[in-house]
Amino acid sequence: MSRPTIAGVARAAGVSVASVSRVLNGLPATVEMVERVQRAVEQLGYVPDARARSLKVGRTFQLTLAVADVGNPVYVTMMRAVEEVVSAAGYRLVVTTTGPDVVDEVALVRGMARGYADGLVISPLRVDDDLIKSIRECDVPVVVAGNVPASAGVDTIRANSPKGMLLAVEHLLQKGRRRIAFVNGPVDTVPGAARAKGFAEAMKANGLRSVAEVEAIDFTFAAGREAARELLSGLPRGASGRPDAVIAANDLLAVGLMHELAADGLEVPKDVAVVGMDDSELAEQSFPPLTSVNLGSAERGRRAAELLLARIEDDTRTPRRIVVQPTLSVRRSTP
Amino acid sequence: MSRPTIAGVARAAGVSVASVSRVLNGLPATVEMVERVQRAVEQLGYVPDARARSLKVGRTFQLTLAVADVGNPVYVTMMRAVEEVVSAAGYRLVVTTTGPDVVDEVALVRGMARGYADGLVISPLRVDDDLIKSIRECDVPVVVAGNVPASAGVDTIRANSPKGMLLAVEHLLQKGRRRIAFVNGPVDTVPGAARAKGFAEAMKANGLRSVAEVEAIDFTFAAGREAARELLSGLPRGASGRPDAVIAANDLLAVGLMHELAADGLEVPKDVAVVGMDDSELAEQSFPPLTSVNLGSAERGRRAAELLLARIEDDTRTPRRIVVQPTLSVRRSTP
DNA sequence: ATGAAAGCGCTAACAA
DNA sequence: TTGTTAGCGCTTTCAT
Repeated sequence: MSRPTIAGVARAAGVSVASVSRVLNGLPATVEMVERVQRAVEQLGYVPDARARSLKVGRTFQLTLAVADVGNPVYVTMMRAVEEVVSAAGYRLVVTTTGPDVVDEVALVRGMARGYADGLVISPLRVDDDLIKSIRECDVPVVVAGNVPASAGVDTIRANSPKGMLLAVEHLLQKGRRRIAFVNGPVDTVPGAARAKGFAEAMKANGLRSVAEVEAIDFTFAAGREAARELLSGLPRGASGRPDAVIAANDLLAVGLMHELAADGLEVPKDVAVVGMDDSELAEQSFPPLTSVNLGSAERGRRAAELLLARIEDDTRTPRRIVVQPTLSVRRSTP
Repeated sequence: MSRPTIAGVARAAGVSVASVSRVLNGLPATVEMVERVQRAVEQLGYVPDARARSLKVGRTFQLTLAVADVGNPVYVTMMRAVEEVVSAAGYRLVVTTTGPDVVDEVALVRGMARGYADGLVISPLRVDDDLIKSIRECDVPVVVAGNVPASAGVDTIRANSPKGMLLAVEHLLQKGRRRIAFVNGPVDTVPGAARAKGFAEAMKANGLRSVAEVEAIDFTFAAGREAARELLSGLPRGASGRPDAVIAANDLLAVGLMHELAADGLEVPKDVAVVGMDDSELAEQSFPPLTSVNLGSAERGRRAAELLLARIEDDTRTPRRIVVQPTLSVRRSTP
């Protein structure tokens, strides 16, 4: 026996399909009607078809969150926050992974026009004109958790990387570290570019010059190790040429770095202090626990979800651009 | 201007909607027809509506993966593997989180009947009769990545925890550790129960008695720390009463444990060796890198996806129950 | 090869 | 309050 439809329920209950629909949607009906319908529903094990419903009402009550890499713990934090807001509003959240390529992001955004979901929160790693264009043309509301130009005319919610860098640099300075190196992710990404700029500014503002800078090929643990090896091998062996602190562009890179420091016989924080960014779960799980710049991923997730819900309600709102301020979570990787 | 429909394209191209549909689906048509349709599609920026299509053809070309906790790195591995298989087969993968409660799992499985996706891979933490019933009654194919009774009559693909435990215990034994303790997750979960049983058997098979056993309230880092505190506080302070090795039921618990060991001034692996389970990315990221039982999460993910695709093709196949064999990834947390 | 039309399962006018 | 009915956008017979 195949799945029962609303027509089957109507037949079983001896009422019209419209009445079944009404009862199911809580619209006014006599107690007797409600009872008959519910009995029939129960008996047949009827479950309304979401596709048919959404085809009719034009809404799926699903929202999509697209992230670049599920393995990056910063997205876990964000996901949790988005999930909370979204489910409280009666939506299901589905998560999809885009990978590091902008073409996949564009394909995803374009695909949203097919009606998979009522809205999208996307945290793009790389942004180009194609992506912005696809977002603008997207039939469903999109909010960007990241940095796109104001001219894109889209709701965005982003971190303040420069401010975060300042926090990191000044914390290190205050701890007496002045020979600071930097492990960034790819500078052709949005966060990579922002952090490069932020680092340069923060150093300059404090009259410092960086001891060394390397760029990992992506924001992963493995890339962090690789970059750290490059960093360490490029340095004179003597202690005087070495950095006494390293800032990493995210926690995964920082943890990768710490492994290489240990492999080189360097102790954290005694010989080298390390500061990560994102303040993800990994920061407290790492050993030693990692001092990390909290870029507000939970708040960004929460507010992105709120922005999306608001725009679904009212598509004429003028786009908002929210910036979340960073804080510093000090742990034992800095003295 | 609202989204163009197939009718709009037909009008613009001066052909019938049937012809548009045919061209879009690659069915035979004259070159001229194909050209006219494609021009109209291009011009209007037409994108077919997946909801309407799936209502008609009865398929969404979406598959769902449901996991209990996105913060558990074992699911990252599994997700990646599932994603690979599924997207190669032309499906989109959507990931949803159920949380630790079985009622949420049941709700999810029931909800699948609404037609959100063509199939489901679920890795349930807790299993009860309701869940099994909902899986059996589910209108779309479900494969369980985990352990449910054969009587459930459902495709399953599971790890061999007892064998994994044996690997762990014998490795420790071989390294000269005999005073072994165990940090498990909740025993009312499927993995928790399996690991408790496996640990008991493995110890018995080697003529060993466990020094101590604790049960964390869930499979998280925080719970691991908590459980480890309990473990350590229940032990005599003298070295002779202390375990010289601890096995943890997953990597998160193991890392939590290592933090508490360090807080107690105990060195890993010198004073205490630690073995985790899952061999997730966290195992290599932790410090020291964690020896971990590889329960084949990538392979389980891959084969679960394959099983699901096969069942979508042919729903009459007799259910398969695949067991993936474990291996041990030795790292520096054991001597 | 192409077009007309039925209908997937549901909701929302509109009528009664 | 309840029933009848027209679609939502698409695919797929069945004619032509």
